[in-house]
Amino acid sequence: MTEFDHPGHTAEPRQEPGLVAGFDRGAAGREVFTIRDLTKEFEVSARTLRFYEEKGLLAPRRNGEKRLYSRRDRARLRYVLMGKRVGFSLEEVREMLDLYDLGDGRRTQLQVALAKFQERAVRLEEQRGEIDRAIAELARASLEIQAMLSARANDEG
Amino acid sequence: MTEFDHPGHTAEPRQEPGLVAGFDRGAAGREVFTIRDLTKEFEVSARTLRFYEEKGLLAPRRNGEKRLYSRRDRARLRYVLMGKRVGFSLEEVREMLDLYDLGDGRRTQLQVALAKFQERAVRLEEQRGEIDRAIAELARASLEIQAMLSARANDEG
DNA sequence: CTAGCAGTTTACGTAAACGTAAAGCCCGAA
DNA sequence: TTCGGGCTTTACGTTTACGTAAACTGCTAG
Repeated sequence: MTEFDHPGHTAEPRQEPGLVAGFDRGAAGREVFTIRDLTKEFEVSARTLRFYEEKGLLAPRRNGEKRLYSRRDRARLRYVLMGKRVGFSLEEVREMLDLYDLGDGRRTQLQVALAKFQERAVRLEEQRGEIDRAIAELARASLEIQAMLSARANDEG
Repeated sequence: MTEFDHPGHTAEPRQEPGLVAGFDRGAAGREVFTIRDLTKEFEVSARTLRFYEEKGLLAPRRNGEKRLYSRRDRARLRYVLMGKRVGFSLEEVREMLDLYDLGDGRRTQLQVALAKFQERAVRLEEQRGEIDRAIAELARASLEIQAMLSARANDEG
């Protein structure tokens, strides 16, 4: 269990925002956010946000000591969380974000991201295959056990 | 990635033995095995076997310093590896093996194992659901990106 | 006798994503 | 003024399943 665990709130049916926020509905047109704002909006801990910053995923400005997150930071966070949901490591996400920052008109980066997404989808389908095989193996084992049980049902009662 | 990674040999089509070995075809009716025998037969490292012993999963006898594995040890190893494949932790496997060792006619243990197997299968199906959702999310994101790309295809030329 | 190989033990290292103190700063309320 | 929050930093702890290095013993071939 790593990739698809959401330790906190056990997968509630929250609307998971896409890459592009329609018109930022939700946090009505704010320009700047505190760490609390983001922890509440995205249900992540403050520790997590600082950790992401430490890893180069976010880079909020400061008001003295306090962190001030821009809408860009917020969009990046959204991207990070989406990446996590689909099984990218934070490192992979960071690479994509870094690429995006390089500029180049964004065309190349979009294509790179697209390719990564599709690779990831392939990998996920493989994982699904492995899970299917595991389920099948469990079913076989269960049958074996049931057979053993019914074999003993006679000579034991 | 944890549960379904087979770092070594990348999922070759080897025949994965069930819980009960038909008539021990393979290692023709041997009674005792060296650590090398088992590493080759099951494609695990010697380190792994010692680690499993350290964790109470195996308990081979000794010939001086050297480990001597019985057929029972070998069957337990088979069980451990099967358990791993379907996503049990070594700790969970150990608990099941310990239960089995308690005796009690084995009926209860078989039922316990059966229950755990079925729970595990349910959990695996949940994971598969999460993977399906992740795949869908990737597909959506890919579409978004393609849209952005084709939107830029014009004004960039 | 000497390599060399197989085996052993002990014990630290690794990866991932944070959790959890510990300790201190700053601000508003009572 | 003191207390409680909320924020900050630093840094060690957690989990799982081994990998890997170091240092030693014992056996066999040459």
